[in-house]
Amino acid sequence: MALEAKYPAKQVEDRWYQYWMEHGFFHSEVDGRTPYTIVIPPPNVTGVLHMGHMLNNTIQDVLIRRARLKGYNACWVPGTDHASIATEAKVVAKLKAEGIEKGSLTREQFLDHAWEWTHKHGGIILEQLKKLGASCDWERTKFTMDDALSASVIRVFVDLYRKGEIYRGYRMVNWDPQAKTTLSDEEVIYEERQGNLYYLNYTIEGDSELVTIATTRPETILGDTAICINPNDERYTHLKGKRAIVPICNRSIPIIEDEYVTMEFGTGCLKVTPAHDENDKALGDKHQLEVVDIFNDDGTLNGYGLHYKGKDRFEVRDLIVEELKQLGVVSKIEQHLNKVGTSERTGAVIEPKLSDQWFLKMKILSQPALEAVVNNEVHLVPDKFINTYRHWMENVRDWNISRQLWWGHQIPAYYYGDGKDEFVVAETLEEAVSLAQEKSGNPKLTKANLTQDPDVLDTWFSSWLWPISVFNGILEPNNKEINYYYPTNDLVTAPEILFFWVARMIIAGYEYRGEKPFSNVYLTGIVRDKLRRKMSKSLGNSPDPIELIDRYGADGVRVGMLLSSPAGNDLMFDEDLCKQGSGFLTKIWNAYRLIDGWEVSESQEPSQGDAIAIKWFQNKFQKALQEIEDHFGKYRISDALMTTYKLIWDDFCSWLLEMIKPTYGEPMSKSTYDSVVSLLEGNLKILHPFIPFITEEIWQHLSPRKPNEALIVASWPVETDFDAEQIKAFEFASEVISGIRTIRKEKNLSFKESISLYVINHENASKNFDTIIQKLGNVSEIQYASEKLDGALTFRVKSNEYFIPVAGAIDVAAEIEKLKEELSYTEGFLKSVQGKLKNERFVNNAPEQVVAMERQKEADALAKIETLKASLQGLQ
RNA sequence: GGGUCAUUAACUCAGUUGGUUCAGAGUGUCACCUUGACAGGGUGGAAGUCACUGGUUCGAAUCCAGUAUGACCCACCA
Repeated sequence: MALEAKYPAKQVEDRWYQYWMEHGFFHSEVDGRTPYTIVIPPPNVTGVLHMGHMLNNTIQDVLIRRARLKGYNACWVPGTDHASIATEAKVVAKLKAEGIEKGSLTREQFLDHAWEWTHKHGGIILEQLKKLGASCDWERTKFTMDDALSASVIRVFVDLYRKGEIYRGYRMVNWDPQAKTTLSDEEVIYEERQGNLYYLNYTIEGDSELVTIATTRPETILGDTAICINPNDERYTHLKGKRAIVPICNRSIPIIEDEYVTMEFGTGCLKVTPAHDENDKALGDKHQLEVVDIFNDDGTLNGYGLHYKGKDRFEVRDLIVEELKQLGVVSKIEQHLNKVGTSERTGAVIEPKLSDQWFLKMKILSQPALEAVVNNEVHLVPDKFINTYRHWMENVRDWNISRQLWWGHQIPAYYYGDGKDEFVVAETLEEAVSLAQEKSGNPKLTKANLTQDPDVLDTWFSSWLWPISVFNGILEPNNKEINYYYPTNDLVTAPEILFFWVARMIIAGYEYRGEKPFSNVYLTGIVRDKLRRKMSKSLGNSPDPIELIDRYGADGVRVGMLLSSPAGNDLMFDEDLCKQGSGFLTKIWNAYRLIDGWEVSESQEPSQGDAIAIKWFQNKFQKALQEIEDHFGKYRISDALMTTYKLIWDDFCSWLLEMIKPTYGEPMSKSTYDSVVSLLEGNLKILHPFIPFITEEIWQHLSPRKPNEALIVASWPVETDFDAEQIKAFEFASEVISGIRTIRKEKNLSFKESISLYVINHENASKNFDTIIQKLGNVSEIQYASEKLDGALTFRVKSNEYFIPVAGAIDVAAEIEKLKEELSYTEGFLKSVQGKLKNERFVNNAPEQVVAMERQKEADALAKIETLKASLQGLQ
């Protein structure tokens, strides 16, 4: 049955994915082979696939499929992340839409809703990955809130607490008033915003004098507990030891001195609000100032806000400025650009807030992880990220790991007394009871007396264990899986989460395995549109990946993603790339159709050029194979693809198939056919990691295969030496063919008209390819001549001269012109070469090889000039 | 404010430890061809002062310094 001219991606892809699944080709078990392991960066459980995932997972699949073909025990562990804050925010929003407030639910009720939501949306993104062709071991799918993974998180918390690495502290933290939780420093994004700098007059107590301070946050004056001046500031010497009156609330506050104040900024006079600014907190601690917190958890003002109580902080800002103006307190307002911290998740402006939180000490833990990257034991690709990484690790601060949320791993701390200071940390409630009894000296304490800390842990406190916990390496540190699969090989992820996740995984790896979690980290770039804008929902510039797959086939989209995406560089995505991708599929498909359509005959002798053409492609294939290996070794995946692309399109399709194509209507020799099929099979193998579906389809079409002979589990082509000389000789021949084509074109000689070719063979470069030159140039005969042929069209390749006798018009003048041009060029070239060779310093300093090369060039040029001159003379 | 990286053809990018008088590729573009695999094709062109200015060197896209532009990361100046 004849194949369609268009490759039917849609029908093919689902079928093969099904087939691979049925035969368990994605599944990995511990065995005697060398493992090759990747753990997926777990997407948010309720997320949907976006272009970033497409890029990232395409790369992972390329790596894993390649490893599988190369005979490794390839294991790609998939899974999802519970994404505490993101998921909780979605569930809250969904409930709100149904008229249910989170506050009206108990923790258990809320969690029921959250689980329901998770189960409903949880599988979507993984199903989408299957469409892409991702060959994950689905039997190993994990979720960060699976029982075993949760237990791992709790055990690690308890362990770190007992080691003294985790502590509870009253600190200034980042507060998200919308999500009503704290955030780690990494979850705060600073944005530049145009704001104002307000100059406000405070009166000095018992004096008619005023002091002017500058602030960007006038609403916080109600929380002021001091004014600070620089002790060296002579302008304010007279204020030392005095007190000032806060406008509106008329509180009396001290004027303190500290060199922290920059005299040049504003008025050199600073209002101090220890509850709402980290620096002010430091000042407050130093000078034992009162702390007045004026905000509620949702960012509205509390009782200290007086008549502003209950109003939002930003509304109050405007209102209070009006009131201050009326009171005559505002002396001026300047425009001021400041950096505002916002929540990575909700976008809300972060409020620095003092509260009791759990922290992980980072300084000592991070030491081995820092060294690992600096020493290249964990290799970052591209390595420009090493500096960034080092800088972060050297300045790392303690990690706030508690969140005031319900969705996540609840902190295993149990309070047994009235205060927050009486608590124990334990893996189970039972254990907590006995510990509490011991610690309190009260043997009568029961479960009922214990209250578990309501907070949950930061999401990243579970994902930092991912490469270990997916193999259950925390709970059973010596199980055979963790011992076999860990450390994993490659991690493919976005640089945005280098600190959130990658760095912390390395830390956890050394702490809990004494070993790195992975050897290489491939950092992808951001997928942008062709205007270089980041793809985002709000801009609406992000194509739906699944629609793209429908349109171009998963293989086509994969090629599109990989065509131009060097590690660490942003990818300017354009749908045309997918078009090019699916164009490539069509090309391959049609090459296969051609081969498939050949009539093969046992009795047909191979044509003269067949053997040499096949030999040539074998060499070319080996050369490409070597280049591909080299590219992969450097994680230059788009280069590896491009090398493959050109090998198939140019060398295989445009040259080889044309060389061995039988004359129309004639059958093809069996032996040539077999060779071509075997070459095609080699091509399919190296193509498979990039475009798994079409290659499996063709592979299975070529001959009936048993399941264990599927392409996905075939073996990578064996690397052998290749004959570079033969490749060079072919290049020479291809230049001759080009020469013929150019002349045909210039003189409007149809390909159908055959021609004769005469050669003055100064170098015997391509004689082996003569039959091929004849075929592809439609040359009836090639004759070796010793003298030039008059009245013929000519061209030269290197120092060989070629003549095509053509009846009729030869434009002598044009020929002369052409020759003259070439002569003058060659003479110029010679001059420059000789100039170099005459330069003693060049001859003495340059490496021998380089000098020898120049001498060779000189000789070549001289020979060529002679030929050109002779030709010219002949014409004139 | 500190740091990192980039700047090569219309676009996206290569260019290995300095060594060709054409600085390459893919895409696009132009001309022509094309009814026996493929118009999602073929052939052949055109297209670049390698951001700028200096320096080192026999020789610089490549090394050094500075300038400009852009991107990203980090940082508590109200």
